[in-house]
Amino acid sequence: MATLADVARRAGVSTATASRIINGSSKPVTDELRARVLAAVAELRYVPNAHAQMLARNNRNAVGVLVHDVSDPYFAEITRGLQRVATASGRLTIICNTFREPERELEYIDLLHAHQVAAIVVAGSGYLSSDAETELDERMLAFEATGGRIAVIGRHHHASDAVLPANEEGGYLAGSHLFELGHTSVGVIAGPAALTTTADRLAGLQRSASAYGHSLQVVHSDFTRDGGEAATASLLASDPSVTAIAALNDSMAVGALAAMRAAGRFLSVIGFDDMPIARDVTPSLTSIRLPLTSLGERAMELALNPPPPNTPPRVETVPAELIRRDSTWPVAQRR
Amino acid sequence: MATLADVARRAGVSTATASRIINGSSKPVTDELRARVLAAVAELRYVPNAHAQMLARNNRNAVGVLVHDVSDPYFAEITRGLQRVATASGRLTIICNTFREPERELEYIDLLHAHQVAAIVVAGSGYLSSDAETELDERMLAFEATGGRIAVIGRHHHASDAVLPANEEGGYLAGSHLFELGHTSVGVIAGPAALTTTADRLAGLQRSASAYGHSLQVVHSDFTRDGGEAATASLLASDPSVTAIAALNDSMAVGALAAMRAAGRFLSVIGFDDMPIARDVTPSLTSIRLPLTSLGERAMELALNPPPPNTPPRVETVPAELIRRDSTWPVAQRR
DNA sequence: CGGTATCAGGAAAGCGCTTACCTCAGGCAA
DNA sequence: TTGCCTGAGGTAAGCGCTTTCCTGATACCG
Repeated sequence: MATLADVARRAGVSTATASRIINGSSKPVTDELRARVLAAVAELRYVPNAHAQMLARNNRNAVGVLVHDVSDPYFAEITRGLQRVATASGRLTIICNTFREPERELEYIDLLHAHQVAAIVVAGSGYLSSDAETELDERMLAFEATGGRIAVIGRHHHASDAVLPANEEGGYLAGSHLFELGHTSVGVIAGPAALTTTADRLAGLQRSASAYGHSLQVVHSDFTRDGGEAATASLLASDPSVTAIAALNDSMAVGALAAMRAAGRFLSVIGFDDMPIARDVTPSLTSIRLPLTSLGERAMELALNPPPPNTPPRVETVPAELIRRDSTWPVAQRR
Repeated sequence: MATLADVARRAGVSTATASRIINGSSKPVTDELRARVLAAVAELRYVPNAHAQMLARNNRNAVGVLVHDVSDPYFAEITRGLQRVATASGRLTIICNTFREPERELEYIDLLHAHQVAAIVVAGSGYLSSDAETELDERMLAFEATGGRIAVIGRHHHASDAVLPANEEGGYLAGSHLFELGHTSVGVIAGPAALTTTADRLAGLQRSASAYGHSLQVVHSDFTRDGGEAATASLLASDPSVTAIAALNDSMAVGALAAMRAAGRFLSVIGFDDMPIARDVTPSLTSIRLPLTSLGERAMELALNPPPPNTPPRVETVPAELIRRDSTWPVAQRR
């Protein structure tokens, strides 16, 4: 492995000069030496050791991102936004999949801390139980104490800059949409009860139910296509009066569609997040749109641009919007 | 930022002892000191500086992955496999999105090289033109010269361990399936012509066309849903005799379905890759399955376990398989 | 009791860089 | 000519760790 010293030796200069030339330092150097050094770099295929640079420069340039799973379209969209901003400011993004295991989250926070990242963006949902979050909070504080920045997406225990999707409002929009269509018996297929995302979306749905004077049948399952399928199947089996289903994300909604095809019963379904696939399933999915990519962008901006000192954390909310498609219709209308 | 020296000072020991205790070295240490050091670690919330460790230990523990875009389901699946194996062997995975820009690929290879990763897995398709690949090859050689390992997925110019999806065979299966159903005028919506993936799948399709004595209408576009939609629209408009469409990946196939809905004409469609969504669109998509996750696993295994020295690169092929669903039917049968 | 093996712990030499500071020449004004 | 800048380059001190080698103390042997 060629080192700076090798390059310097080959070019017949000191490592200081070589370093300055390679990094384009402002210190003036004669063209003669510059050429010799660059030639040596090329001949030796020299690539600087990033770790040595980090150590010597003591600046942080990478950023870390904690997501449940990048291959989940929800996080894929968010990550796209995060990366766009990070890359635009010349930073390497390290993506970590936590798979919603609190253990792994802790590990990754420490790992990113150890790697001296400039900032960490936590994109996964928070947990309701503060037990699970306390330890996480500690680690984050330790990270921040060393000058690291943290931004979270969604409701978390940790007090830092945050971008909050309007989950409650979105739930309210979803419920209201169904009730306006005349549905009175609505089933909800929800994600894990422990997540704040689930809780908030559900709360919005409950609020609309109260407003319209109806009640909800809630079944919890995984935030996945298969989770949605299973939850829908059980709902269909247990309560024949349900005429509409609100899914707390689009993956579950897609599963609901599959369960209904299997059962030969077709109820109105509304999803949540408005994933790209929503318009391509049949019927195309009515959903609550969250601008996920820009949400990611915003979170990374907050993370990279610290607020003035001694200011409270900044909290921004991004709005939810109803996107009507073909999967919801008036209750009177048979399909 | 607490350093090892701070911990050592606080515990009243040398940094050597502190380091040994923290890393669980085999060197014996009295319980007394051990307790003091661990207490200091906890009080100071000490997290070792990973860069300093890398430098001092001179071992490589992270691995890098180059993909076109993790949020593309094709790469998301592969990445899942790559990560599973990397994580199982205790390695951090650094995912880099190249967005198919050769420039960015070069940059990332160097960046990963600089970060002293143990291995790089290149998961994106290769390019047909060797111009584009020559420079890449150089950088890879430079990386390998320093002891780094490389494995590629798909056909690339670089001579390293490789996992090859059976693209040609899959193309042949797809074409044969359509011709067996009696189609004689088949349109192909293909990805960018510069990619080896496109070329290979197309070659298989051509082989089947020759075998059955038919010809193909090929339209190139992006490997995306919208690319597929556009290509299909133009195919539909330009050649009314086409009765079946072969898409070179599932995203394009989904776009084809959309274009057909828009045009009110429903032709048989076969996809490629068998993404999870294939079974959830309507009609459910006949596709060529590639075991993407295990393909990723295999590639990472090759990358992490070097072959015996002076052996030719290992090349493994993973088979393609036809998955019949509802989007293809005999030509005689009207829909 | 001297000599040696054993053991816990520390001193210090790097790992590959960056950069503050120093040196040495040459150029200028007085 | 002397004195002093200025510019080009080198010297060397770290950055935060790991690890080799060394030290000093204790235990054990004949």
